[in-house]
Amino acid sequence: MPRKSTYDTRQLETLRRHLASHAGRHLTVREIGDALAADGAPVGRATLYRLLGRLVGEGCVIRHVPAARAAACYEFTGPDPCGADEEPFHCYCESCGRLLHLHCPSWDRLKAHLSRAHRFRLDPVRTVFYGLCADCAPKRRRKETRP
Amino acid sequence: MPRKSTYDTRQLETLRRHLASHAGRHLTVREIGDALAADGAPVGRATLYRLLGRLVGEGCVIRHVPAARAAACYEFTGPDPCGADEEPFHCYCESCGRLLHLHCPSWDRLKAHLSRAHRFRLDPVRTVFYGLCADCAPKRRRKETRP
DNA sequence: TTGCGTGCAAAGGTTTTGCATGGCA
DNA sequence: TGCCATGCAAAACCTTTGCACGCAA
Repeated sequence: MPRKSTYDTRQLETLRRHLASHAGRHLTVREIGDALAADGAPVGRATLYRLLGRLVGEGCVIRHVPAARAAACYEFTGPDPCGADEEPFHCYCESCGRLLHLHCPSWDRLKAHLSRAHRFRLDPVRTVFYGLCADCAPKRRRKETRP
Repeated sequence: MPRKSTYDTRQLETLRRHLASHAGRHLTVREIGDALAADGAPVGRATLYRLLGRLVGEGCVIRHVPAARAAACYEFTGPDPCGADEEPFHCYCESCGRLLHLHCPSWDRLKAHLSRAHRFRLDPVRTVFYGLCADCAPKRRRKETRP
């Protein structure tokens, strides 16, 4: 029996609206919780984790883990990210911690190449490029050294 | 004064040998610790973290964080990955959990493109492509469903 | 001998889980 | 009314840090 098994609760709707109004930004669970509480519609942290996990499973939210001990970042991508012709790819700056969204035709070509030549089906919403952004790259030409 | 500031300790040598003998595999800190203890050369977990962090900084070990609460995976790549003309890139299969090493000229072209067109300096040892490998892609055409 | 390296334990953070209660259908 | 969802608190987990001791140089 294909039970939907999801209720339309106030918390879910609140989270959906907040994510949609912040599309293109990556937010931590703490940031989301604080923002919702400030808006007068608080949602418990455990509930946020459960709802976000469900939305990730539905494919309309991506989860990005910047580092081991750091908090995961969630980002709204829309109800059907796979249908878009030109989706952005994500670049995470290891210096300032920003998550950049870049649009480029090379992205689609890379996915096609990986699929054809290497038989690897790339997951575009989970793959993140690590490196240094334009602002931080000039400052860190060499490996950081402890004084 | 360019002090080396690294002692050649038994723990460092033990870890280096273990990683080298398991090149191409990604190991968690717990797995490494258990294996070393079973071999009769135990190394404390805190020391493992410190040593691995140093090796990552030296560039001969990569660190990969598969998920939020999951343990980070470490993998030996060689003493000088940056010197090689054609370094491998890493593809993590979300289904079977294997970390594939692929060699491809497109990799260098992608790095050059990101640098020139987007001014993003890609970190090759930290970037991992997520997706499905050749073995798992045919089995998982659609999203997984909980029975 | 000097000072870094090590190990134990505790802290620090995020994420998950148990259980009683509340709200959707 | 039935059952899922919520929220609080506590647990579980990985990782880092403080401090005393040991060992390399």
